[in-house]
Amino acid sequence: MGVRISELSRRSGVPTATIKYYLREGLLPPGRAVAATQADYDESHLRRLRLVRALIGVRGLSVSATREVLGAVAAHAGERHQVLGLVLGARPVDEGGGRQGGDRQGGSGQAGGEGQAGGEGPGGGEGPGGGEEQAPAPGAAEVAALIGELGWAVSEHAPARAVLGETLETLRSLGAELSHDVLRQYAELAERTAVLDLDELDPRADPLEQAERALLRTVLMEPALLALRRLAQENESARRNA
Amino acid sequence: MGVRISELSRRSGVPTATIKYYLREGLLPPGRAVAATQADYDESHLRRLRLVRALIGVRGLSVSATREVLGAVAAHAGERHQVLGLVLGARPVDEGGGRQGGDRQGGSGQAGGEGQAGGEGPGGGEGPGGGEEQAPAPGAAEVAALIGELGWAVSEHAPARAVLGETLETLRSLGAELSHDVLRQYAELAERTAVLDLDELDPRADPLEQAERALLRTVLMEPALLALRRLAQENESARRNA
DNA sequence: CCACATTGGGTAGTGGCACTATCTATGTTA
DNA sequence: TAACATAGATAGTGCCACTACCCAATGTGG
Repeated sequence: MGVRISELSRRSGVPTATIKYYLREGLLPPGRAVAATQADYDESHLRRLRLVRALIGVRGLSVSATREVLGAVAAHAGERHQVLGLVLGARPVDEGGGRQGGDRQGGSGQAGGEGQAGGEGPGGGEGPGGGEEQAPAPGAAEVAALIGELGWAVSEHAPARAVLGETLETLRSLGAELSHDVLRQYAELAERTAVLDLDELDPRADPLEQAERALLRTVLMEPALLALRRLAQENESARRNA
Repeated sequence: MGVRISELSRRSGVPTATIKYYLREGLLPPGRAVAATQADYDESHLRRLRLVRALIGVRGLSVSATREVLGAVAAHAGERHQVLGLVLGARPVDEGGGRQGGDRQGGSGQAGGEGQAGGEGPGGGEGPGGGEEQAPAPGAAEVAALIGELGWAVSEHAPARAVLGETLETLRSLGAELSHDVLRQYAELAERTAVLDLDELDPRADPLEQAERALLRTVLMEPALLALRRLAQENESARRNA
């Protein structure tokens, strides 16, 4: 019924040392300890291992982000409400500067307290005087407005809100601000994409397995969507300058 | 006319040591050397510096990926054909395994030669015959078919092709294969997104500046698009289980 | 029953990366 | 001229994803 770690390694292509590392990091549940130096791993471990590899290698998540995502999925696996988008911060939620990319990075905090430049740019106009230190959230208001306008029901503290707000804010500070109207159009396209995403989630047997599938379709799909967009951009660009 | 490095640092919020590092790495063009220990930096340097910070900090690109993207933009800045999507691999194009995420990562290549597990999965049925050791590209055929079907005009060796193919292949190997039809629907949404992207590119004065703006709108926009999708997913999920 | 490769578990080491600190020989400026 | 800032070069830091080693306990074959 169970295989040993070396078999798991051979079947997945992942070195045993790395598997042990993932075990230690909690990305993989421990095998059934049949003895002090023997543990059994089953198909679910293999599946999980491949999933982990894909999240880390293909999507580029960090080990800690992967652990969080996996944990969140497990926690919500049983719920009728498959709020996957909610948990998939896919980005270390570190309060404060909100640094780093969806994958990893690291870097010790920003520079000083000033955080990411951003404001103070050309137009300026940002906090006139009291920047204070309690900056609530960059661009949060605009995001909230958008969500309200579209009538979306999303958690007040969904990480994606912050990511979106921060990005819009940065775009603005660099003089490439998006008009509210254009932003809404992007949001509508995102809405259609989400519909597609969820259509593909057929109710399967095992809830955990289904949750993992959903994870695949959402997180792992991200590089593919970005790639599609780049291809589409190239095509559109060619069309316009035909 | 020019400011010194400390001024650049103060205006951007980036420590001088880091600016020097970027200079060394070629992310920032050197200032006009007015003396052995004095160089002048102008507005373009400040703009570039902020752009770099955004690409690295918000989008999460690695320094080397940033350098490549910037270089590609500069190279194509003058061309009538703003093929930005083409150059924006946003992913180290390392032939072979195609590892790592859009940002960084690193990791020494995969494990052994076996590469990323992948095949051998459940269904299997991949390559009709050959396979051999000269694997041309995973999922390349499917991607080519899609592109042909949509009538897109994209370069034969656009990095995005490989990224897409690899992701689809991984999805397949994990048992979450996308039907060709669904994939096409995603592609159509990507097409609309691309139209929006390009609509926003107004012809500005300086070609380099315009190229940088385009970069902002394409690369920097990525986290925002993914965030929008996650929010939309949450909303859609809530709607369905209302 | 026993040599012996394998395992689980733990600890230390490696290489890459994005910075960051220091140092020196200038240069500027009060 | 003295205090102070630079450019440029080199070394160091902290984090991360692994990877190598070590050890005692096993299971396995002969």
